[in-house]
Amino acid sequence: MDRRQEILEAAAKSFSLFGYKATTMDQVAKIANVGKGTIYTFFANKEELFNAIVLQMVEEMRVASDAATVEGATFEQNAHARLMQMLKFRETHQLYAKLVDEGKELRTPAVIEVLAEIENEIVSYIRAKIELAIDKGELKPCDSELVAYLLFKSYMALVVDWGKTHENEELSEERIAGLLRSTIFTSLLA
Amino acid sequence: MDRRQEILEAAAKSFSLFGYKATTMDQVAKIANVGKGTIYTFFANKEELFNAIVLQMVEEMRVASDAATVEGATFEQNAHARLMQMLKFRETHQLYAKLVDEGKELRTPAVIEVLAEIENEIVSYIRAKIELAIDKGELKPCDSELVAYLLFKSYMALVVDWGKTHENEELSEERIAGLLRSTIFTSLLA
DNA sequence: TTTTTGACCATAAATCAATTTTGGTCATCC
DNA sequence: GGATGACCAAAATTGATTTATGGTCAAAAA
Repeated sequence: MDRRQEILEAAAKSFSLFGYKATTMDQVAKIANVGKGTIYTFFANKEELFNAIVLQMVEEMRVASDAATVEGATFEQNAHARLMQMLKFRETHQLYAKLVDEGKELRTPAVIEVLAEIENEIVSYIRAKIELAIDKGELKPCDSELVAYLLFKSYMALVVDWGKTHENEELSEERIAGLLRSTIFTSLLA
Repeated sequence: MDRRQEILEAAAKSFSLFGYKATTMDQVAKIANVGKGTIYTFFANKEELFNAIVLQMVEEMRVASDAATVEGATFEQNAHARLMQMLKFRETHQLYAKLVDEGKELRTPAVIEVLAEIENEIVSYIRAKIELAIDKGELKPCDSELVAYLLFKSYMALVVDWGKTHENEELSEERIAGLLRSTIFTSLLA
């Protein structure tokens, strides 16, 4: 059996179940059926092990997001589907949800750091899609970095933040799509 | 001398200097040259006193924002000027800045609550301006509640959040204005 | 030799009792 | 009869003590 793989699986399970802070290296070793020292032959420290797990998750999320795209659909349709998919992943995926919670409640620095990296990753991903669409002539040239950032922040605001200030009155997906169609998306078209 | 006014001024000073939690009623009484009991003849408790101070500040901010508008300028120009003014107020005004910091660092519930109310107030203010512009035929009809929310969140993202993930690389006001002109603002025009 | 291991250590975190502070009250005083 | 500050219960702080944890390394296993 691949010891490194065993450790990764054990760590993924523990981080997903208990979060970063409440996961101890002893615990990971026990779950992986491995001596604690063994972990340190593969990963320099707890944080590196954590980063490896999160990297896996980001890859999963990229796959899930790509799977939400429809060949031949407009940029708007696919961008919407992908962003909604990633935000759903954010609150559905056990590890991601746990980390968001831990970042907010405990403010574990390693978690806050990693969450920021994930968001950077998402924005870069969106940006790449925008540049692709520009190259295909579907969108007109724009400040892709800022537009990607604005799109991500807009979706976060409408899907995640809105509910926090407007007691349990979540915005319907159609209302969100309608708003963004009539503001940002339309003006991006070539 | 108006005792109520003395108390308000003392409280404003103390909240601005030390924040909500670190301001004690004894301290306010001392600054106001008043017995502690006197405060409670005007304000039911510390939180109500706090709310009164914050209400004053919101009014100040509204005045400052209105002062940033230019008669005869376009909706976009005035909206931009007003939003930038409010965000500047947010980090310039001693009390507001203190509260933002205390909300983030100490998570004092009363402070978090009040910050949410302030943001609601700002969004309502923006919304009213949008509806005015629609009535004047300058903007086409839209979901003013959501558009106001989106505008506020976009400015917060670009002015406040961006700097946090992009080390001290603050966005230039021109780049922000350019982005929003070419996305949201243009599509709102009648 | 090379890899794995868990007892071991320094440090960080959790506990908890004692102490101090603070929001709010109310009998007294001016 | 409005203002006051000594007073109180409850909450927060402190600090000494205990416990838990990340990381190491000499020794065992492979």
